Amino acid sequence: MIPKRVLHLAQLSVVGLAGYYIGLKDKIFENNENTVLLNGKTLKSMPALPIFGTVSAAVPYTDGGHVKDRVSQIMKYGFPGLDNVRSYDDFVLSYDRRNRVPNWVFEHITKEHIMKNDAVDRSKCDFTPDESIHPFFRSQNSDYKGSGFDRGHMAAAGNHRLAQKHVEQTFFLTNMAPQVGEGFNRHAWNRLEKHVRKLTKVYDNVYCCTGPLYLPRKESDGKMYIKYQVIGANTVAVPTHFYKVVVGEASDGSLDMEAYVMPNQKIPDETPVSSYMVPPETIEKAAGLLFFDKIHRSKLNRINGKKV
DNA sequence: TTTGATGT
Repeated sequence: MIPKRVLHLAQLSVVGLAGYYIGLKDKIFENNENTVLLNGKTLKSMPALPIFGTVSAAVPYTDGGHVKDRVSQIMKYGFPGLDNVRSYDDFVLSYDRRNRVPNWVFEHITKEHIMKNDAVDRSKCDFTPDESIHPFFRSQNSDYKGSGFDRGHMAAAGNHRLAQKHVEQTFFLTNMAPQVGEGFNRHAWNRLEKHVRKLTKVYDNVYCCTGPLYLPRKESDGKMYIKYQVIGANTVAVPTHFYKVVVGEASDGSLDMEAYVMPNQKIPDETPVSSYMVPPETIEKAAGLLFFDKIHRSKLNRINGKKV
């Protein structure tokens, strides 16, 4: 099953190259709509420039530097892409305006982030539209209602238990994508999220990038197509798959990487998460993103449990 | 336990 999926991903790279030039043109003519949400405050970035400077070096925002420090910490090993970046208190994401779901969501997780905390109550949280997104591109709760799909967290609520505010921010709809509930979000995908949390028992720091994929499939005419459902008045995309690329940083600074792709469908309970491991490169090609590109290869010990 | 939707 995995080799077939890898084949599909490999065939994507040709499409990806064609898309690159279009993307470049768009970048040049991009208007000044890029904004960054920092600690609930909306900032305007410089027009026609990548958002990177706004969230790393020259942040026109002061609160003692804590927000900037946290973003640098979460994004220590590089931004996968720079489209419509939003920085929340405990995670960072890039929003896909066309599909009304994230491109990627980045988290930095430690033991402390997932500890039991009586001050944090998930049941008090509400799914909330993010008004920093232009209304044309914003998803609403009504899009999901009656669709049959869950509002699935990309940054999991259970990874952000340091403060009530942190867990509440994971309920922004910018952090959601439509997921099959029974057998996927509530089961197999949840098991993968728990597996990532357990990595904090082994590693001091865990860096986790999560997002959707839209993978091509051969249709009945024998040709390859990317086909996905859209839901609601805002036509929110239902991804065909979801990925996680995870890096564990040991106390000596050495790094291990794991990468997973799971189909957005009911998955048998007995399926081990390890059976969804894929080479990280296949996700990068399919998503059009580069994960952890600031990591020195010499520091990377294992990928998917194998020495590199 | 954590992941959610739905009905009163």
